[in-house]
Amino acid sequence: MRVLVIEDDPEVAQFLQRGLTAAGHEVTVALDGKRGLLLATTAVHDALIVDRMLPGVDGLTIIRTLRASQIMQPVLILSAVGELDDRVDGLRAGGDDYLVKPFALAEVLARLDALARRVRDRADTTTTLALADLQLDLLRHEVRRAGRTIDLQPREFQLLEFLMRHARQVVTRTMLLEHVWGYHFDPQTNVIDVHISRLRAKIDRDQPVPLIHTIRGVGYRLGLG
Amino acid sequence: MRVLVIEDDPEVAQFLQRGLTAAGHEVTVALDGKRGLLLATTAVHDALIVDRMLPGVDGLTIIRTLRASQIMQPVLILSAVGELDDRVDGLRAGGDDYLVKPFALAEVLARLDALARRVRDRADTTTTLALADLQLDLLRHEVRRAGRTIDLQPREFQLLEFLMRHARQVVTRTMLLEHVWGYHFDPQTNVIDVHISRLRAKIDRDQPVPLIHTIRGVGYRLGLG
DNA sequence: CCGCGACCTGAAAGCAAGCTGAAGGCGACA
DNA sequence: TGTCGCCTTCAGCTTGCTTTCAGGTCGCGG
Repeated sequence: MRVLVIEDDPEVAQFLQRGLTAAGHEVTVALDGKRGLLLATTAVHDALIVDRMLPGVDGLTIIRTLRASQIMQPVLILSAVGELDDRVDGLRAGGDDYLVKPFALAEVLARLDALARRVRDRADTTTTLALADLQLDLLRHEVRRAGRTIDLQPREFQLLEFLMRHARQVVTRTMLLEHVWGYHFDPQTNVIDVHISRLRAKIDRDQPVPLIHTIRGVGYRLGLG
Repeated sequence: MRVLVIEDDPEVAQFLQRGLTAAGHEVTVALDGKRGLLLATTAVHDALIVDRMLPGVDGLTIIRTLRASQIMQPVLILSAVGELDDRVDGLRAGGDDYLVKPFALAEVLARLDALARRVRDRADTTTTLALADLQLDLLRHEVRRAGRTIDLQPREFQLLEFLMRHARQVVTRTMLLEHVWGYHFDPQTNVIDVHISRLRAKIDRDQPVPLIHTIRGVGYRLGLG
C-alpha cells in the first residue's frame, strides 16, 4: 500500500515511516500541510494519514479540499486532542477513521487494514475509476479532471477507460488495438497516435501535471511521473 | 408494528419483548446473531432492534449483511459502550439510530416511532419522481415541467419514467428496449430515436435548459449539464 | 353487432451533424 | 541523423434526428 503521511512532528513522522515501511507499505512523508496537499493531489496513494493540527494548512482543511475535488482516498486522522467534538468534526470533514495520540503502531496498521478493506468492498460496485485528480464515472459516462467536466468522443472514452483500468502500467499499442479497436492485426496507420493526441489535448492540456506518458518503442502509461 | 429484537442478554430481551408488546407491537426475539440474521432475512418485520455486541455474528455485521442484500428495514442499534467511535461505526454500517444502555422503555418506543415515521415519509415520496423543474406523478399519471402540465402518450410516459428512475445515469438503447419496450432483441428500427424525439418536443422544446442528453454511441442521459 | 373515426405506435427515408481514421509534414528523442 | 511519435487536415461514413405514412386499436355511434 502506498501511504501518504502528513505530520509536522518529525518524531511521529519518522515513527510512522519506519513502522509502515517495515510492515511492507510504501510511505511518503509531508512535513507541512501545503506540501501534503500538493502531494495528495498530484501523486497516487492508497491511503492518507493526516495530523489534525498542522502549521499552515490545517488537517481538516486538507481533507475537505480533497473531498471537494472528489479525491476519495481513505483518510486516517491523527489527533493529540482526543476530545469527542473534535472527532465528530474530523469525521464530518470526510475523514474515515480517527486515532488519538499516543498510539501503538499495531493500531495504526490495524486501522489502515480496515480502511483498505472497506475501500476494496466499495470497489466491488466499480462504477467509477479514479487516478489523482482524474476520474471517470462509468454510470454517468462522465469524465472530470480537477473538478472540470470533460467531453470525450466515444473512442476517446474507450481509450481512456482502458488506460485507467491499467493505470500505472505500460499499455502497448497491440493491447490498445485489440481491446479498444477490436483489431487483431496492425492497421498500418497511426490511429492510436491520433487518438492519444486528441485525448492529451483534452486531459493534459492546461494541467500542471501530465498523466499520459509515452514509453518510446513500447506504448503508453497513465499515471504520475 | 412487527419488530425483530436481536439481543443476547435474556434480561434485556425480555424487558424489550414485554415493553413493546404492551405498546401494541408484535415482537420476535433472537438470542444470537446467527438466528437473528436468519429471521431478518426470512421473515417480514417493520423494524429491527439489534445489539451491537453479540456472540457469534456481530451486530454491525448483521446490519451490513442485510443492507448488502438490499434489506432496508430501519435498524435501531443498542450498545453498552456508548463511545463515539462505536456510534459512528454503527451508523456507517447502515444503522438508522443509536441507543445506549441503560435505556428507558419510553425512549425505545419514541425512537421506534421516529424510525417508522421516517420510513413512511420515504414511501410517500415514491409516488412522485422529480428532477430539476420536471416532475412526474405516478399516481395521477401526470407530468409537469416548470409548473405546466404536459400530455404524454403511454409509451412516452413509460420512457420518461424509466429515464427519471435512472436520472443522471446513462441509459443505453438496450436497457430501453428491454425495460420500456419489453424487447429482448434488437428490432433493427429507430423506434427509440423516434420516441426520444417526440419526448424532447414535449419536455425540452421551448425550455432554456434541456434535460435529455444524447451520449453518442451509448444512449441517453436525463439530467442537467 | 357492425362500421367509422380518432389516436397511437412503429417502420422507413431523407437529412444533418459529428466522429473516425488515413496521410503528410514537423519535431523530438536516441 | 535516422527513427519514432505528434499534430493537423480532410474526406467518408456512421449515428442520430425529424418527418411522413401506414397498420392497428379503441371507443363511440348508428
